[in-house]
Amino acid sequence: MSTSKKRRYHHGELGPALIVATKTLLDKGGAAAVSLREAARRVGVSPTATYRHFASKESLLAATATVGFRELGAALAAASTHEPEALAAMGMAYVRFALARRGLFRLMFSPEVTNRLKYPELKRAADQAFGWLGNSLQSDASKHRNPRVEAIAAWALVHGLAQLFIDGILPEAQAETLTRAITSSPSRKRGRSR
Amino acid sequence: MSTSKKRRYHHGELGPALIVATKTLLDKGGAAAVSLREAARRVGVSPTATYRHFASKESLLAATATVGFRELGAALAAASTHEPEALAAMGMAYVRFALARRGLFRLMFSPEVTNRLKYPELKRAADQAFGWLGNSLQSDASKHRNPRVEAIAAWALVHGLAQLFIDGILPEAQAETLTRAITSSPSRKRGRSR
DNA sequence: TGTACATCAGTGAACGCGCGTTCACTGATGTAC
DNA sequence: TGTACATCAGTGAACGCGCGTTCACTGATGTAC
Repeated sequence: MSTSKKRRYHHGELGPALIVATKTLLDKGGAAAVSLREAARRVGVSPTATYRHFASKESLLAATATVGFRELGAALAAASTHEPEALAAMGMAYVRFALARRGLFRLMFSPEVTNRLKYPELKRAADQAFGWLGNSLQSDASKHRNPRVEAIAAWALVHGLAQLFIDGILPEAQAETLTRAITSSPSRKRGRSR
Repeated sequence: MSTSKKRRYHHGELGPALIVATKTLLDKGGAAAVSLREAARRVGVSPTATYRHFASKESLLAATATVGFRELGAALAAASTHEPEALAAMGMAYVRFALARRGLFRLMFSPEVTNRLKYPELKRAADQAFGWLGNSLQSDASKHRNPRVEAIAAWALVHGLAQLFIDGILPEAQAETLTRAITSSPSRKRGRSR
C-alpha cells in the first residue's frame, strides 16, 4: 500500500533482506528448505540479483550464520549482567535462543558452514559470542580448579540441553524448568537451592 | 574376485546393504550427500530396486537412524559395566561414538528423522539406547537430590561435548582428554581425582 | 524327481521438478564539468 | 542548474544436473502336486 511496499528496481537493502529471508526459511523447514531461488522469491527479486550480494549459496549461509552468532552473543552478553546468577541466566539465554531460532541455531553449528575457514567474519562472530561464556567464568576463577575445563563443561551442558530440546528429545515444554534446575543444581553450586 | 563379489540378480541382503551404504554416505558428506540413487549405485542395483525395501527416502533414513541408536545403545551398555567409573565410561563411549560416526550421529538427532512419529521402531531404539543412561544413574539414586534432573544433566553434558567436537568447535584432538576431565571433575564428584 | 505356476526381487526408461549458476542485457543512480 | 557518462543493481532466459518416484516389464525362486 505505502510507497515502502512498492517494489523498486533498486531494492536498497537486498543483502540484509536476503539474510532475513534465509532465517525465515531456516526456521520453517531447516537447512534443506533454504535455496537462493526461494530467498530471492520471498524478497521479490530475480534469482540472479542475489549474486550481486553473495558469491554463492554457501556464502549466503555463512553470512546468515554470522548474524546468528552476533545475535547469540548479544543475548548472552545481556544475560551476563544479571549479577548474582550470571551463569544460570546465560544458560537460560542460550537455550531460549536455540528454541526461538532453531533453524538458525542448527545452521550455526552445521558442517555446511562450520568447517570452512574461508569466512573470517563468521569465525570472528562465533569467537566473540563464546568469549562471554569464558570471561564470565574466568571472573570467579578462584572458585574453580581448572577454569578452562569448567568453562567448557558449562558450555557443553547448556549446548547439549539446547540441542536435546530443539531435537524434540527432551520435552520442549519443560525447557525453562529443566534448564533452571540444572544450571543451579547443588552438584554445581554447593548451597541448597529452594 | 570370489563368488560373493559377483552381482547376482537377487541380492539377498539389499535392505541392510542399503543401510550400510547410507551410513557411508552420511559419514562422507552428511545428510546432504545421501540420496536413494547414490545408495543404490553403491550397492550396484538400480534406483528402483530400493523401493522393494523402503517405501521412500525418508524411510531409508529412519531405518538407518534406527540402526544408529541400536549401535549407540550397545556401546553405552558395554561401557556401563566398567564398574567404578561407569558414568565416565559411558560419557566417553558416547563421545567416541559421535566422533566415529559423525554423519550417522547427526542424522539420529536431526529433524529429518526426529519429528516423525511414524517410525515406532526408531522411537523404540532411541528409548532403549538412552534407557541405560537413566538406569545407571537410578542405581545410585540415593546420592542425588533429584535423579531425573541429574540424569538429564549428565546426558546433556556428554551430548553437548559430542556435538561441539564433531562440529569442530572444540578441538577434536582433545576430545578424550577433555571428556575424561569433565566427566570426572570435582564439581560433579566430591573426591580429588588423580 | 519333474513340471506348472504364483510370487518375489530385480531392470530400465521416463516423468517432472527445483536447484545453482551463467549470460547478455537494461534501467537507475550519482558524479564531473 | 543541466548534461554526459561511468557505475551500479537489477532482469529474464537458459544451461545442465541429480533427484525421488512411477511405470510396465522380466528373470529367479520356491512350492504344490
